[in-house]
Parts: sequence; structure tokens; C-alpha cells
Amino acid sequence: MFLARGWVPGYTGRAVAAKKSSPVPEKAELESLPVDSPQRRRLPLLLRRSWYGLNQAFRRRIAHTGVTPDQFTAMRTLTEGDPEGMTQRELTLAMSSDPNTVASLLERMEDAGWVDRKPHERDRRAYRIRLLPAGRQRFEEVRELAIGLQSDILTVLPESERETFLAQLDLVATGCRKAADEAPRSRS
Amino acid sequence: MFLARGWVPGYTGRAVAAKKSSPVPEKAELESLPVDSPQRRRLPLLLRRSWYGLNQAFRRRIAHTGVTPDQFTAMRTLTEGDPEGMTQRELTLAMSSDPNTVASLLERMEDAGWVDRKPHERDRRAYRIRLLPAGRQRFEEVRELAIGLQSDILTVLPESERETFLAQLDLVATGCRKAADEAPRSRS
DNA sequence: CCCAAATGATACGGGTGCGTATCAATTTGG
DNA sequence: CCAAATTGATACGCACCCGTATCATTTGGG
Repeated sequence: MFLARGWVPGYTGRAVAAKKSSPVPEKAELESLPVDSPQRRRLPLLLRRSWYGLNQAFRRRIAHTGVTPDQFTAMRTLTEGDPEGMTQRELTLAMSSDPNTVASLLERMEDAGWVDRKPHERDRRAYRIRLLPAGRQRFEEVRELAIGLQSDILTVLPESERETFLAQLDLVATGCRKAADEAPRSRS
Repeated sequence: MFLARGWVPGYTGRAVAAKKSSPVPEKAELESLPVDSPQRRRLPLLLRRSWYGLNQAFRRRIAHTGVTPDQFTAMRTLTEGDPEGMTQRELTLAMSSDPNTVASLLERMEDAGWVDRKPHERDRRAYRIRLLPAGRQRFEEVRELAIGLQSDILTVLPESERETFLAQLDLVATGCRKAADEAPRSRS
């Protein structure tokens, strides 16, 4: 087995080492531990597990459509955005992504015939990205699967707790972005 | 489409279109909307924003150490794992990562002199990965910054709600992994 | 005991995240 | 009104995610 003797459990909490009796520490003793102690639930690890798990599940469920999760996110964002067509900058912000990534993402989507880029009528540096009919059709197809997945996963929480949880996650997301924006880009 | 002209604000909520007066819909009308409606909080988008925001913040805060967020995760996992040295397979599982990714991650970390790979004494296919003193020193250095970041972010939630939130996120994470594991790898 | 199935690791390739640099166009300040 | 700062987009390069294929070793069932 993969646990020799000795050992401290990972954050997956398979076991509790040493002499601690209860598998779940009491609140009081728990809060006396460092916030990154293996005995505690840690935000970064939980977000990592959630995000990669969700992505993997989604990618596998939609693989047969030829669309990737990020391409789907772009399609959704475009659908919900300015009907005249968002700029790449706007798309980047709305997707919480990066100008670079969005550029190459759109390049592939343009090659696939799902979007096109028209020059912006007031800013000659910018494009207006529009979702083409072929893209919209793909989007609708994948959207059904996305709804199914999200619903499946939310069943792990009692109905009554979902909105509160999502509101808290929203706060956390905002906190994370804020931390990122405030972080120094190294000194210069 | 569900939004023709007039746009509806994306989840970034830059503006509120149309005639809806309250920016936050009532619970009743909210629950009548599709789970992926822009007016609702959506799990995938929130997880995306949280994860990338957290990562970006962390990457920027630790850039001067030469360690990447994933390398730090590996160091932490190794530190908390079998003192004799985990195999790559075990590390992969514990990190919610992928055998491929872990292999190249470790290759870079080995080049940097932070870990080494000794042949496993009972399975000649496997390695035992050990964190070297140089790696442990880097780990301790970065760990301080990681604790600071996690603490900073958790301040967005009232102290009394944190443990509950993390417990719910744990459930969600498990649900996501489960969905991924159950997803078909395409048919063969 | 032996062979088929399963498993640990690697190679290869496409997609994505992102720091840095560059270029053209727009905005701003004096 | 013009030079400097800012901004939209791209190029390049490295790190990481992950599907697929391959190879060596281990395991399991007959």
C-alpha cells in the first residue's frame, strides 16, 4: 500500500497520524494549527482539485464536439457580450484570461470557422470579434452538456446551501483577483 | 438566443442593462433562470476566476525565488508524504495532476538541484523522489509567502464562515473529481 | 510456472497561462 | 498642437495540462 507506517496524511485526509484520536480535529485545536497544516482544509489545494477536476470532466464530456473548455468559455462570453462584437481586450477581461492566450485561442477558432475578426470602426488597433453561425451552433450543442455537468456537481451541496456557497465563492474569487492585481510585477 | 439586442452585463457586472431595477434578482425569480444564465452565479466561472487569480497572485509574489506555483505544490506534497520518498505516481495523485506533467516538472526540479530520483527498492519501474536540502530551503522560504497569501484572501469571509465554506468547497472538489473519473475517455 | 493484463515512467504533440518585448494607434498633458 | 504615456494586438519562449502511444516491469489467473 502507499502508506508506510509513520507518515502524515496528505490533505486528502486518508488517515490521522500519531496519537490524535479523532479523525476530524475539534474546532478549537484545529484553529491552533497553522493555516497550511495538512490537518486543515486548505483553499489553494481545494481550488486546484476543483478546477482541474471540473475541467477534466468537461473536456472529456465535450471531446467529441471538437471544442475545448476554453473555446467554449470564449463562445459563451461572446454570446453574452456586445452584439456588435467585443474587442479582444474586452474578451480577455471577461474571461479572466490573458491577451496572449486569447489571441492564439481566437486564431484557432477563426481557422475553425467559428468566429471572425472585423476591424473596429473607431479604433484601428482593435478588432471586433463575432461568433459566426457555425460557432453558435457548436456553442448551443456544448452548452447542454455544460449545464448538465454543473447541475451534476452542485448536487453535492444541499439545495438550501448552494446560493450562499456561490456567493462566498464569488467573494473569494474577487479576493483572489484583487491579490493578483496588487501583486508587484517584480520591481523595475 | 436568450439575449438579443441590448446586452446583458457579463458576470463582471459592468453595467446593468434594460429595465430591471434591482441589480440582484430576488431569490424566487433567480431560481427560475437557467443555471447558466448570466444573472446567476456560475460555478465554472467562479472557479476559473478564483484559481487563475490565486495562481497569478502567488506566482507574482514568489517570482523572485525562482520557484513556480506548481513546483511549490510538489515540494509541499513531498514534504508531507512518505519520508522515504514518494513515487511519481503517488505524487501525481496527491497533487491532482498528471503523470506526464509531473515527469517534466520533476525533470526541471532535478536540474535545479531541488530533488533527486532514486530507484525504488522493490519496483524497478519506479523512482523514489526526495526533496533535497536546497529544495527544502526554497520550500520554507516560499511557504511563508504562501501562508500570507492564503490568509489575505480568506479575510474576505467572516471568520465564522470560513470552515463551513472550506468544507463545502471540499465537497465540490470531490464532486468534480468524481465527475472527471466517471467521464468516458471516448469510446474504443 | 507462464502469459495476459495492469502499472510506473517517458516521448510526442496540441492547447493554454503568462512574462517580456515590440509595433501601431490613441489618449493625455503641457 | 505635439511629445510622452498608454493601450490593443502580436511574437517569442517557457511552464504546465493532458490524450495517446510505447517500453519495461509487476501482478494476477489458469
